[in-house]
Amino acid sequence: MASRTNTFSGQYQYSIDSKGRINVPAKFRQSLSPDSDDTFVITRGLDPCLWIYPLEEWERIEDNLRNLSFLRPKERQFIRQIVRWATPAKYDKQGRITIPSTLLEIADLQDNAIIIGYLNKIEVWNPDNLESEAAEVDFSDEEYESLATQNQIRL
Amino acid sequence: MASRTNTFSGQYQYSIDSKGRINVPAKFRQSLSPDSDDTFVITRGLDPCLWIYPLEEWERIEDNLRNLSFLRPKERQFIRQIVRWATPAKYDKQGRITIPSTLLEIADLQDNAIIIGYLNKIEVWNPDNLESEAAEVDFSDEEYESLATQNQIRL
DNA sequence: TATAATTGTGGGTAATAGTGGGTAATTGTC
DNA sequence: GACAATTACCCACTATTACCCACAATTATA
Repeated sequence: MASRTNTFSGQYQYSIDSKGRINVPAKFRQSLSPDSDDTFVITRGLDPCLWIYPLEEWERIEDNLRNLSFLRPKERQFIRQIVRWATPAKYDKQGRITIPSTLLEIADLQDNAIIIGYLNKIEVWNPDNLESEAAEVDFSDEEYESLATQNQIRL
Repeated sequence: MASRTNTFSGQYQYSIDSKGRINVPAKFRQSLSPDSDDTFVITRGLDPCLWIYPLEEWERIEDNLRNLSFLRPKERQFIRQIVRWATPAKYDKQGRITIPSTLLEIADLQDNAIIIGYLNKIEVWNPDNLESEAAEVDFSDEEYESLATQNQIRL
């Protein structure tokens, strides 16, 4: 059974300085790299944001990718699209991380960012993009009701 | 259990100079030749790119090839197709490698290249070719969703 | 409420990473 | 053996990153 130690939630806003550094919420630091060597993995999210995984969580994903066959073009491509954005990183003495410029562009990050705890990972959003994504959602929609029901989500 | 020391990920862009030299990402150098003699193996990829293996990883592949029978024409051919592109190489004092002209042509490499960490190896791509390959991928595609589901890849 | 500890932000400097080119050594060819 | 072509080795320069220190703001503690 999966342990519940590394679960993230909550939302925080931080500035991104001229060197591409952003603070990690103090509450997340322990869960993000429990093994005290301060390492974790930043990568591209499926939505227009970044995802940050604890190292062991990312290794779990990599292990599954290794089971795919390198002989099938589709599977090679699938692996590549996931792995090529993943960058191991550490925080500095102040608990900040430096986000690679490639990833800054991809997530459209400039001066500020919103950090969201998202169960097994952390999300980093451009505040505007997060808002517009949220605006698309309509929770009165039947689609959402059925999603909740099917998955027995009783709020 | 396989060790996790030699796992590659992330994407970097570098120039290829007039001598066919290209830089190896500093983050990869240690994993690429842990035994401090700076040796590794460059070869042709199955996609239109080059693959670079740590020496021991390549030796593992060679060991498997040795188990094939030299008596069967098909197997002789199979071995030949894999082995004949593999070139041992070292980096220079600055951490660059000189790519043989044959392999430069095969991977269609000119002025710039993108280097991708790909689990047990490194890929070297012509930026344009990589982009067109990537354009084929759509993670909302049913094919990819089923790939992820079947292999229990939970991002 | 005062004080101490932690958290978040900014910036300077040293070290490392990346790029280009010259020259010597090696290789292959005639 | 002489020559050209290629490769290996060395040095120099620039850009980027890592590391360090300082300080304000917030939170915890007495």
